[in-house]
Amino acid sequence: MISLAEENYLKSIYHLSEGGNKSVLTNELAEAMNTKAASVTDMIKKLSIKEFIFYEKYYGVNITAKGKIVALSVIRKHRLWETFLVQKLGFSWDEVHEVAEQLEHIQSKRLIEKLDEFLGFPKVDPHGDPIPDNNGKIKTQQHVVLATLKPGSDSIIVAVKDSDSQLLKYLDKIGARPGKKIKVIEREEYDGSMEVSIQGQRSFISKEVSENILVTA
Amino acid sequence: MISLAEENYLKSIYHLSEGGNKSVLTNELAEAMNTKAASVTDMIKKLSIKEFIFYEKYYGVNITAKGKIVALSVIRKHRLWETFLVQKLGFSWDEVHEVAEQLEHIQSKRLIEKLDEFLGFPKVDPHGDPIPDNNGKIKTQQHVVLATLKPGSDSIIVAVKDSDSQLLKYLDKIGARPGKKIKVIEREEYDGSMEVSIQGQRSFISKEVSENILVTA
DNA sequence: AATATTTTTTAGACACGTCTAAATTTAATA
DNA sequence: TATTAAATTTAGACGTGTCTAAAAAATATT
Repeated sequence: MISLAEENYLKSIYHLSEGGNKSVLTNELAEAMNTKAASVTDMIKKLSIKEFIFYEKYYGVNITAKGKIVALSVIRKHRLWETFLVQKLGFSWDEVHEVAEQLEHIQSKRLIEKLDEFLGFPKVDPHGDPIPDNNGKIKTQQHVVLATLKPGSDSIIVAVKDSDSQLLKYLDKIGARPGKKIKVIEREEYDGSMEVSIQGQRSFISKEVSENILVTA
Repeated sequence: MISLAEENYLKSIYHLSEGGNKSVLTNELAEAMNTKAASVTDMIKKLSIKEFIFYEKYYGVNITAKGKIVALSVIRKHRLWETFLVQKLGFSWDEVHEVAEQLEHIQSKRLIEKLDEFLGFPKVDPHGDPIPDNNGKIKTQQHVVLATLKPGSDSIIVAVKDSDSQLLKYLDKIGARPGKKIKVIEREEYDGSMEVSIQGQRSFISKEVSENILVTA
């Protein structure tokens, strides 16, 4: 059996490693998990013994295929629940993350299959993030962070960071939702801020905000 | 904060005490919680310090008003989730108990309010058990166990035991669902078994089964 | 290359919830 | 009522996941 804490570590490792493409350092993980480096070391030893990750002392961890399956299953559940909360229960997209953090740990294959069906087999969650399928396959979206676009660029918002409620409220206000067209009007070199137009609505956004919006390449 | 284990103990104490009307003994609780008496003693000390129960050594525990609120909140969540699983996701009533045992611990007031609304503010769950309201008020149904009825008695099934999947499958087969009319045809004195008619369908049921069916008085 | 700094790990501790075995208390029986 | 039996509690332990403080290793700096 896999514990709640283990699931959360694996999910975090998966995200920090960008889907298993790079190794993750102890301090990064400690930061992300809101815990201390010593606790991380303890946990990664356990995950390593169970072969969910490959761990070499002082050199960080890499998620294994076995670990990836667990991580993707948790991510699938998280995103399906977020979709449920928004589409069926009428939550706004900035309210769902924390509840989904709890719901993602419910253990029942049947529940997730039924939920998926009930929602009409959605491909992305309310923030535009792709939902892994039942076999742990995930469509890696061809995207780019808005911050890197040059003035004049036209593109479509694909996804936004889901975990920051403040940010989501703000994005909602300026109309920045997945699927919307966005055009970069101007970009200040010294602080990376930019003026954008989203369906005719102009807004000035900071570099930080522009780094949390993913758009088509 | 209240832990998952504490919530489960309080729920069990509430049920075993029949809503707080009698005290619960250590061994009863150990049996119900599938644990050892020593573990129960440890836990009831904690619950007692937190004033969820009143505990006198060697004489069992009584749930306090404060404890009842917690227990009823968990029961409310459990029954709303069961209703959701059956009505919205198409689970059969014998499949929902275990999943609801997990879902009942999700912490989010808003979630439960929204779920309640989504389900159309149901008054009973799929097994006929009443759903406590938001303030912890529960309609104590005026019912009686089928086993006590005399031959010739006519009544309506109000509720059935929800936690035994085997039993529920069987009840489903003989058509014993809440709302259905049931008539006692005959009753064997020596083993308490009876012949009943549920909407014209005759069945012989054991004493054990008849003790898990509640009917109108 | 030697020293200083940062990162990571180890050692030892603690809260939670559980356990077994032994001691204590209550209830039952002779 | 004295003894036996049953129920309950205490004592001491363990696994999980966390922590702080100290030690060790890797990296950066002079």
